[in-house]
Amino acid sequence: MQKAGDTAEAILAAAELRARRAGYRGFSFRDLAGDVGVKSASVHYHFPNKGDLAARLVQRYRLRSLEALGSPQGYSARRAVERLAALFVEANETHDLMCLCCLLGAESDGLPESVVAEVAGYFAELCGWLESAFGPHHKGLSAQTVVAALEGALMIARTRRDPEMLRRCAREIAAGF
Amino acid sequence: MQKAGDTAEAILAAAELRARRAGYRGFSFRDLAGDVGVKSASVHYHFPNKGDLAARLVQRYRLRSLEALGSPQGYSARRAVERLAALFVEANETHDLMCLCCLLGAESDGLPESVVAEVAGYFAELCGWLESAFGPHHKGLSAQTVVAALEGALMIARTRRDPEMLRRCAREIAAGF
DNA sequence: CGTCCTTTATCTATCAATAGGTAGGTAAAC
DNA sequence: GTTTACCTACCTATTGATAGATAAAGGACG
Repeated sequence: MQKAGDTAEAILAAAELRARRAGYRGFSFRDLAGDVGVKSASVHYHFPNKGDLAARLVQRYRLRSLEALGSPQGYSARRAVERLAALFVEANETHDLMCLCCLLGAESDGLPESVVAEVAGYFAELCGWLESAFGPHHKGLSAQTVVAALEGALMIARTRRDPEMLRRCAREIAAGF
Repeated sequence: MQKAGDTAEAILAAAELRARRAGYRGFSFRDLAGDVGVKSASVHYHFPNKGDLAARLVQRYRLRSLEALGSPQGYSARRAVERLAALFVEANETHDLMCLCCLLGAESDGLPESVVAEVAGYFAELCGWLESAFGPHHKGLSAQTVVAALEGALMIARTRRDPEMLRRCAREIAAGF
């Protein structure tokens, strides 16, 4: 027997890797079981159905992303944008992965409502974080537009296999503040 | 027997509807056959395999998009951005559909190379169209960033079911020119 | 201490549904 | 008589999900 929570965590890690490359329909219970080294029935033991699994996955991703950003306190608007953009560049160049929520958001039409709600929450939180740094007398692009541009740029840069494109977009957006 | 090209066209139309909601893995030969009113073997007759079908789908989408945009001649930079943005708003509000290439681009890691190449070509063409209107002495956001922001904004607006969000982003971006 | 019961985590085995794809036949059109 | 466009009928693989067995671990109690 595994230590409590250990297998569940390993399953989520494997699911994140696969979902960030191929989306919700891009991984199966058997895939994850194979990655972790158990049988698919054991994956169902930890996550009764796929919607549950995906919703938990996004929740975990949200928490980790906001933790990585840290407190927006003391950031200038420009530094805040640079900080957020660095996360997208890191995903692309260090991990070679999409943003989980970009993939799931794009196919949100056919996803369980619980998953869509988590994804929408992720975008709201990123915007909220930026807005905290922007303050009330903000000039320039809104937080929503900055987040949208970074998500779109990551998606296009990966499609074209051109990491520099994302960096250029990030620099350009930050330069406007 | 159907008129030549008629069934193939109907299959592509059905595939586009499904792909723009659920992505590459979100439609099957049987789905399309059911939509069109033939058997799945007939879909294979027109499109031997799924990669072929998707590549043709994107090609068709590219041509139609550029045709809809028309010539960039005589557009100011601002008007060109507004024209492009209008296409995204129309997709969202009139057709209630994602951009095909945003969905396929997001999951491009697991797609046939021929499909990815077509999707990358789409983004290159949108940027090229904008750059023609921007001219050589351009100031402000680059064409790539504008396209990225519109793709991202469409994706987020649909996830949140907030069409106004896309309109706001579009207005904001156009206002910078 | 030893026995009993419950919980946890895994397994084997299986299900009906669906996937992409193929072989071979048929009937109309050119 | 060849080509076009469809059909029936199938194949193998995979999907999400379930039932039921098993083995280990942890308390509770006499």
